[in-house]
Amino acid sequence: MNQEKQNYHHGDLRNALLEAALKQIREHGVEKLSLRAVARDAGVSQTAPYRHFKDKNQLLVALAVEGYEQLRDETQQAAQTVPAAADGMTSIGLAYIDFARRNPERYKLMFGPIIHDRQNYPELQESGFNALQVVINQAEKGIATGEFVDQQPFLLANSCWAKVHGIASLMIDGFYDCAPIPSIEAFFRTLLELHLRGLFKK
Amino acid sequence: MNQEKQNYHHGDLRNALLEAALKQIREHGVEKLSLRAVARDAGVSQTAPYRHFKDKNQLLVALAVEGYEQLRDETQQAAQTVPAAADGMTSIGLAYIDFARRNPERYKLMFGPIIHDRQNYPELQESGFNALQVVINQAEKGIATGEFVDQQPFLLANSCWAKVHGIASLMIDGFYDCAPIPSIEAFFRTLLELHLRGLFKK
DNA sequence: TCTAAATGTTGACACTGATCACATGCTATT
DNA sequence: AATAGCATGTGATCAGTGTCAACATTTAGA
Repeated sequence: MNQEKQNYHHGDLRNALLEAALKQIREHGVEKLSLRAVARDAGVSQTAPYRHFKDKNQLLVALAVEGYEQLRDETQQAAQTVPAAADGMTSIGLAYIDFARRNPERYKLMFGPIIHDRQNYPELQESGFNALQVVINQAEKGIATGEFVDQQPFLLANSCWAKVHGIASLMIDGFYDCAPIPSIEAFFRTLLELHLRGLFKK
Repeated sequence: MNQEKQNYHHGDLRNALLEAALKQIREHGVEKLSLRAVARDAGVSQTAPYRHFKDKNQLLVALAVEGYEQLRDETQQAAQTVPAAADGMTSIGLAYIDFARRNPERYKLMFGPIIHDRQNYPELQESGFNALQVVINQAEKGIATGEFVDQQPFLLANSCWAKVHGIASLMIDGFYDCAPIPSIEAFFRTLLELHLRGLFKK
């Protein structure tokens, strides 16, 4: 299957298309992704992608699912490097934000309103929940060690998730670009610590 | 200017286009907004909008700016109804989330990756910061009354903002739709209180 | 009043997502 | 080994889109 010459059959077009699409959104932004451009980039006719994806939306879904899996892996690894549950949660948060920073376009795809009818794609919901599960586990750990308040893990996890997602979104949208922030990393870390400690005095 | 018959000149086409666009995104979602459909809806030729907006993106920007102003007004009003700073912050958060709930498509437009080159539109940044200013003011108030920790108001405000924005985004994206949540309002309120108190025990 | 600017129209171009019938090459059964 | 069937890729085509240039009409200011 590894001849130099182009065969009529590509061999692994599905993956080639996903890679090409990823390259395209990195270079030109996710909102201007064109299925035809993806096909061109993969060196294939404009209708070939339809043999592997029902429509453009389904290609985007596949790309988002990949992203959720990657996000889950990276946050999971971040959690494992730290013993204390609270520090692990911060570590997860920083890894999450770092993922968003390194993959802004894919992040937009995962959480933005680009994919239509999300509820029609169970694999999307599932991989999203798998990523959330890392945070839920960490919340459970923190509750078990007595570090966190005795609330439902799902609730604590959503609190953390919403916070880091909000930070990541605002960052990507450029809300922090022209703000008076000396070190963006320190800024993020402070925001996360603030989330653990709360806003109330004492 | 109020004849029944259609004049050659519309009279207030700019506003009519904005209204039509708002109606369109409410009905069909912001990502499928078509400038031509907007023009049709306003009863005008497909290129007429270009006399009032440089391109489609600029119409979206105008729509987003309107949204930021509305969001600022509603949160400001919510803050004024409550005496204590902390309660006011919760009130702001709930108003923010409520705005997102009532105007999901516009919210996507304001914070999602639909508008290109946000940094090229100073009025967008400005109206966004004006909306944030409400939260900064409330943070200052809370610091002054001694309710909140003695940190920079900008930092506290961003902490709150990120949290509610995260909640609103995840809600709109349907992340809470199939979660085991009895009352969504209570869920939001708990998340906001958790943000004030922090996750740490005691 | 006359002219210039503002506003709306027509027709066109290049591009997109999608579908159709058709061509090609792989693979499994005989 | 031959071939039938199927998965995969192609070309032509359609409707819809953003945008532009050239033209038409109305309004407003000298």
